[in-house]
Formats: sequence, C-alpha cells, structure tokens
Amino acid sequence: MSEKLHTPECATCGSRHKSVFCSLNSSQLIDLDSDKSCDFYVKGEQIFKEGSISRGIFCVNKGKIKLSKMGPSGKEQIVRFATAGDIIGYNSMLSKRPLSATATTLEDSAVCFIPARNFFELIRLEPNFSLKMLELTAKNWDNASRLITDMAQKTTKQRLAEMLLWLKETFGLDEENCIDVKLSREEIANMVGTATEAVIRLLAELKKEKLIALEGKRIKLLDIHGLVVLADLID
Amino acid sequence: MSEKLHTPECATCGSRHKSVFCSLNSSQLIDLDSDKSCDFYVKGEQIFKEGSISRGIFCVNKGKIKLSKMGPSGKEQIVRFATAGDIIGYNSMLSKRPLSATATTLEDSAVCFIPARNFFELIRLEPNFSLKMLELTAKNWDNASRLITDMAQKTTKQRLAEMLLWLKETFGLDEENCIDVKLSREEIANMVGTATEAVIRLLAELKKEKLIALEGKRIKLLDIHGLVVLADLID
DNA sequence: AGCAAAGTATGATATTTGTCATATCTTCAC
DNA sequence: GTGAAGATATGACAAATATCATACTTTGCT
Repeated sequence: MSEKLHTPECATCGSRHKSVFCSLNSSQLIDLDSDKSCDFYVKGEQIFKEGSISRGIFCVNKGKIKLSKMGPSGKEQIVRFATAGDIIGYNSMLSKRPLSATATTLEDSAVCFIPARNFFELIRLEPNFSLKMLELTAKNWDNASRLITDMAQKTTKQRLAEMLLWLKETFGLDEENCIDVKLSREEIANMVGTATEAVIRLLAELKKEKLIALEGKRIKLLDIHGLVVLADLID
Repeated sequence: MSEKLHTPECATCGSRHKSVFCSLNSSQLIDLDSDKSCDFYVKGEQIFKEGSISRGIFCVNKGKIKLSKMGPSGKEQIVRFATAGDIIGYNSMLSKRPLSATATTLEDSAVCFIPARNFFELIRLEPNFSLKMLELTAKNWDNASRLITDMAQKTTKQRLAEMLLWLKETFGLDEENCIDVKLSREEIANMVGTATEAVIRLLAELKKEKLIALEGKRIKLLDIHGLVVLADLID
C-alpha cells in the first residue's frame, strides 16, 4: 500500500521547471508546499479511481503512471500517461465532474498531493498560472481530437506504430534505443484499441519489417522514420 | 461570401446567459463589444481553416457549425458542433498551436469575432472568466477522451446510435421528434468514423428495429431509450 | 529448483466492415 | 419541365479484425 514520504519541497523539485508550476515565485511555492503531502506507491497500485470525486491535484515526483477508463464492456482503455513533473486529477476539478479516469502506477512512484483549495487559490490570484493551466487543458483537448481522428480512420497497424512513437515521446529511449517503459501486450492493446492477439501479430510484423526489435517487453526502435511514415504522420 | 452585419451587442444577446460570458458585468460586456465585429455566412461557408493561425475567438450568434479535421488520407472527421452561444477558435490560441480544425456552417449563420487581445484581457483580469474557460476546456477534454474509448471499443452500429443521441443533445428535437439538423449520410459517416454505405445500411437497420424513422435527411427518434441501450451508454 | 500462474505466441475460423459496381432517387439550374 | 449532378440505396465481394483454441515461455513464489 501507499505510505507517507518525507514531502519534497516544490522549490527544489527537479521537475518543477518543466511543469505547470514553472512560473511561480518563491512565496507562491511556499504556499503550494504548505498543505502538500507526498505518498509512495508500489508498481500496479491505484492512485485514484474513475467515478470518485477529486479533492485536489496530484503531481508526479517520480515514476510512471497510466490513466485509463473502463469501456462499456469492461475493457480498459488507456487514454494518457504521466511522468515526473506531470499533474493528474486536475481535469475533474476544473470540469466539475467526477474523475473520468483511473490512475495506476506502472512502476514504483512518488506522487505529491495538493488540496483543491491551494490549487484554486493559485488560479484565482495568479493569471499566469491560469494561462498555463488553460494551455495545458487546451493541448490535452487538441491531442485528444487528433487521436479521435486517428482511431476513426487508421488501420490497427498504423495506430500501433503511432502509439509506439507516442510512448517514445512520453517516456523516451534508453541507451539502446528501447522505449523506456515496460507495458504488457495487453496494455498496448488497450492503448491501440484492439485485441491482445492483434498487437502480438502486428508487433511481429513490424519486427519482420525491421522497424522494431523485440526482447520480451523491451521494444527497440530500429527505424523511427519508417514508423512515422507507416503511421501516416507525414507522407 | 460572408458579409458584415450590424454587430449585435453582447449585453442584449439572447444566448449570453448560456455562454462562457454569462458571469461578466456590464462594463466588461462593453469592453467585449468595443472591438467586436459580426459576419454573416451562408450555408456551407468556411469560417476558419485547420492549420491557420487564430487571431481571436468566434462566438456563434445564430446558426449551426461543424468543426472537422482532415484525416491522413484526406477524409473528413467531424469532431464537434457549435450552435448559438458557443465559442469556437479559442482552443488554438490557448494551446499556442495553429487551428486544429476547420469550421464550416451547416446552415446560414451569424458569427461574432472578438480579437485575441480582448479575450486575453478578460482572462487576465477576471478570474471567474478564467475558471469558466478552464471548465469549458476541461469538459471538452473529458468528452473527447470518452469518445476515444467509444471509438476504440464500440461497434459501428453502437457508435452510430451514440452519435444520433449526441446530435439530439446538441441540436435538440423539433415538434415531430426529428433531430433538428440536416446532415448528409456522408457527414454522419464522418462523425461515426466509417464509410457512407455503412451508415446507410445501419440507419436502415435502426429503422427496421423501430428505433428511428427516416424521411430524407430528417431523422425521427422513435425510441430514445432503445438507442441508449444499444449505444451501451447504460446497460 | 520447481511449480503455478500469468503472459506471449500462433493457427483456424467467424464476423465485421470497407470497397466497388450499379441502380434509384433528389435537387437544382436553365 | 427536363436533364445533369449529386445523394441515397443495395448487392457482391474482399480485406481486416475479433474470437476461440491451444501451445509455449516467462515470471514470481515457496
């Protein structure tokens, strides 16, 4: 289960400069810290659950998190990932709706919690922070509607290629050009929106076509441009 | 082509109370009016185009508008609609990206234009307006990620049923229970994410199942609960 | 180390959906 | 009105994908 950690300070957090909090001044950072707590979650643990009410925002200090929704027939759909510096759980508070996704750790993670009050105070008092949040939610929407178009119009193989590139952008590549996250074939299927068997077959095809190499869960990208062309992200 | 209209005043606009501008006071409304203009667009005319740069926001005074993206193979994907009181074109400014969709009128429409400067001034000076905008973009994202899940997991027929219900929510029903918008079969296909022929066949099936009735482009909803069950929105 | 459970892989088959061909029906300009 | 163009409809077929069955491999636990 999750356990309390010595709470890191926002001011010295290595991920702050690339987060929505990048433009805050030191007194605002102290305010942000004042009611903050930080929890440790082991791999596979749930941070929050679809349908429940959000009481604040979570900021990832360390680790990797998947955000997923339950489809009508009980099948998981992964809609987003979060890594160090990303915030999650905020959309529900802004939209005044229950949480629309479940957050689950993909590896051991440390996640800070900032109560709703402090978050809304920042929005109210600091227009630059409001604008940062607006930029974030606007980009989220933009990305999502692009994804809708892709889901509707691309083949499963194209979507798989696109998801591999998305994983690369989100988690980066290690020294061997392998995507730096471990996902099961089922989880990949739950991103692509297809059956696990289809993912297994299509990954094997991509391997045969020398676009990727596989060793267990590690996926090495051999020909990124080839994947981009296949995914039809450019022609 | 579009032509200038006598610009309506925000303060007396019938749609204001249900728009994001509902909480503004009278002096803020006058500021909003100061640089505003209003144009008339005939059916089928384009208001703005995917890829270009947004210089402000558009607010629909009257009419019906579709927002669509071009898919990789040149196929249109309808991602949203807008009617009186809705604003469009704002997301691009907030996300600092080019416009991600094309806006086209579905019938003769009047659309106001508010320059970026006035819009950002409001955000900067009026936290309640910021919060309204955050609520709007957050809801947009929430809706979009629900749609992603549906696109990925539902059958074409279920998606069609869901789109009919979405059209009902957006445009309402007339006195005969017909969805109050005229769309071609192709446009419906471009919402559902399938081929025109599939929509024609599936509409015929829904008709045979007594869920809808068809007379040309008019779609009468005979059994809304039946559609909800089919679309798997509840069980 | 060895076992159970989970995850991965592959084949066979059924179903869904896309594509192409063609026919009929509307709509609108002249 | 009349013809042309576009929209709607229907059938036949091909392709993509889901589903089911089964075997193999890895992982985690004692």
